[in-house]
Amino acid sequence: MKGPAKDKQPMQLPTKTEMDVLQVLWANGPSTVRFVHDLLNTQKDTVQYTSTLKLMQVMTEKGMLARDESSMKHIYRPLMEEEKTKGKMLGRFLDSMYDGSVSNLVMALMENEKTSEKELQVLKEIANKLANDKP
Amino acid sequence: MKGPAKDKQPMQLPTKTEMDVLQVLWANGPSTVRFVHDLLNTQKDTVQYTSTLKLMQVMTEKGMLARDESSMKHIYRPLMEEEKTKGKMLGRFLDSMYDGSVSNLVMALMENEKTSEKELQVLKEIANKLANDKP
DNA sequence: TGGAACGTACGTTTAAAATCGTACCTTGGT
DNA sequence: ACCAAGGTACGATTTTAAACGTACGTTCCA
Repeated sequence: MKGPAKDKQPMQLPTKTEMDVLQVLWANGPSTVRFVHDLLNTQKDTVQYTSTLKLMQVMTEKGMLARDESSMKHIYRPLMEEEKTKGKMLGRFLDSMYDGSVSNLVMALMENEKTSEKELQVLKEIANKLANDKP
Repeated sequence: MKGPAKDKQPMQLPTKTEMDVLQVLWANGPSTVRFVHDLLNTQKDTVQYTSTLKLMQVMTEKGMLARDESSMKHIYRPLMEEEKTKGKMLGRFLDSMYDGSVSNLVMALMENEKTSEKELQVLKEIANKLANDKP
């Protein structure tokens, strides 16, 4: 006989829209669909409420979210840790885009686009601070 | 009347697999499908040759690649600039993941995961160099 | 006390990404 | 001359993300 289905998949990474939902939950704590939806659709490209609902339900099935159904208005909370998840996403991005090289990435950050002078300043400070603090 | 269809779309960003192809072309110059395919399928998750072929044909339709058909073995070359494309991708990633904050990203780079000691060193150097070089 | 207002459930649809298989062309070697 | 090896063309399929619409349940207040 077969035991209870063990759906302990390696916990896939979130897609773009899923990440948007997670960001809201991480930033604001456990929330209702309504809250997330409204926050995500203040202006542009608004989307139907049920789309957000469905998305969050699917995410729950995937094991990304959990929900408290005790009240009528279900409360969703993230099951993925923010730091850990973002770390993985960053790693993947790094590999795919900059051959896994952090310095290549930072190079790009500095040479290209929208990195402000202030950002550069911060970059430098952080780098120095870290070089000193760490044994 | 309507003029000839102007399919001058804003040049969409590449998907994950499309990016893989572009990376090969950027790194090695104009190449055949065979070359790209072999390079991309040295080991794991290998994929059928025709899949790569089709992918690159679609990319050509999208205007991401151009090809020289004079020879029997078509030579594909990227129509998107590496720096520019990566810059856009980075910007999108930054917005979606770190609220557009470069310092947040660098923070994450340093605190998390696989950034090696050497990387940190490089980070610091780059930061300093840039602070000096730039007026 | 009844009906807006607000929720959830869920099957379906749309669109795109990704992969594959089969048919067909070209060329070099024997 | 022929055929195997290695290309390309292209329709078709599979998979996944993303978004809807409809049905239905609960609440609350005029």
